[in-house]
Amino acid sequence: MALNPWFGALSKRNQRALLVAGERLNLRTGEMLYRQGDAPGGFFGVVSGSFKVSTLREDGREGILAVIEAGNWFGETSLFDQLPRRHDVTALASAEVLVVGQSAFDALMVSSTFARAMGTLLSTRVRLLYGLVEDAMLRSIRTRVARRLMALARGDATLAVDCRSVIPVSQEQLAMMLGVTRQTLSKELKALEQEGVLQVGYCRIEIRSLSALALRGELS
Amino acid sequence: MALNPWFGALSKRNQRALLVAGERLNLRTGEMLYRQGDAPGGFFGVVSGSFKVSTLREDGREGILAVIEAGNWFGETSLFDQLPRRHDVTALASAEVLVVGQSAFDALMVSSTFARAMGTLLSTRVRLLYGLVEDAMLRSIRTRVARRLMALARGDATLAVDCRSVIPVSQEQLAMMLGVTRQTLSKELKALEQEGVLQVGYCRIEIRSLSALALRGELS
DNA sequence: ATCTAAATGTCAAAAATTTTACAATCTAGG
DNA sequence: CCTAGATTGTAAAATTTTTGACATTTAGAT
Repeated sequence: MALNPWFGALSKRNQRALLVAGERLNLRTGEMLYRQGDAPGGFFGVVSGSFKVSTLREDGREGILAVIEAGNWFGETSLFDQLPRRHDVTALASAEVLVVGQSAFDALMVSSTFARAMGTLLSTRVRLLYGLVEDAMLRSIRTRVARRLMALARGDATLAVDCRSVIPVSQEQLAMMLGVTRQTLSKELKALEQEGVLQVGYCRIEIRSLSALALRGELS
Repeated sequence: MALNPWFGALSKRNQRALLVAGERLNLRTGEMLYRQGDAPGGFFGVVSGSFKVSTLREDGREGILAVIEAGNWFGETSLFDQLPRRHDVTALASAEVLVVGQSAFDALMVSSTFARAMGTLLSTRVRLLYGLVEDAMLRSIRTRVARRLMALARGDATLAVDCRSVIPVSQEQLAMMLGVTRQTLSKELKALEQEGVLQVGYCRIEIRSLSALALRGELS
């Protein structure tokens, strides 16, 4: 938890306040934390496990918008604007979260250092989302694959510097994150494998050369 | 300015503080307020005129991410995270903006009501961006055209209820906002015109039936 | 060790989108 | 009024992506 850059940058006082305000909640794999349309209320910190943020397409298929790993905090938007949840959030593995309710959150927001920190959290989210919009709107699929793999390697929502080299994800899931079909993604992965950038396995993608991947995520 | 929902919801005290803190700045058509890579600093309120938020594609073409009209406030992200500007912002017509600098902004943020309002502003931005991501990732072009026209009709960033029925935009620009070619967009517009939803003119699109358009923006 | 459901590989046809190209139309400005 | 530049209409070819359809491989359970 303390490894998360945002949480780590909070004052000790605010850190403690958040941890004290949060109620622990356990979820099993596949269990949903909330769904599209649910009433607002709840700022969440992932203690262990991970979640996917997804939405249903009109054609019934699922689009995965983000993967949230341990250490990250999310769900604040509804606490500010009181509007219903926009997405489904589902545990990808058995998980534990801290739940900070609306009233506890409001109490914390009286502290101007905490309020400022929330502004920072929201700002990083805005930047991430702009990145996603640009990716989807105006980058080639090859570039998007590279960028998404980089994001997954460093734990998506976090902006941590450390990087895992093996990403445990099925091609089906990765395709959902990119909004393309599995076949199209497969072709791109094969090409990247041919170039020695990746090593594709069963439910797992290994990054052989992070620099080469980064290069491919920048241009074209 | 007071017509903007966010600004209107601020306390009179905060409204006045913002207006006092802002320096006036005038821009001519086509002049840039800031560019990608610029140093942070500056929260902006549009007094008159309008701006486009854009980014350069690798192929040299331009992608328009948003249009900001009079009454809206923007640019806060860089003030929170101190990171460089991510986009280009250009005046679409001769415009006047209020510029609130970093130090003035920091002073305002001490007020917890103001800080909370900033959280709300960021939250609406997050929601809008999620909408854009979903549009680009998993909706058909027809649906996206309908949704974008609705957004333009109500002034994009604002969430105002009132609606203009004539949107002064060229097909080229609208195509840039959607990340498709003009020819593809043209086909969709023609189809919507055929169905009596729109009336397409020279640099102008008129909405004939808002309800029909809304319907088309919901499904498929 | 074997079985089974999930995941991946591959291909061809169909559909959608971009590219390329040029004609027609509109509007502001001289 | 009339021209130049910008905008729109249109269409065929090229490219990309999706659809649909199977065969094959893998990991985990029995």
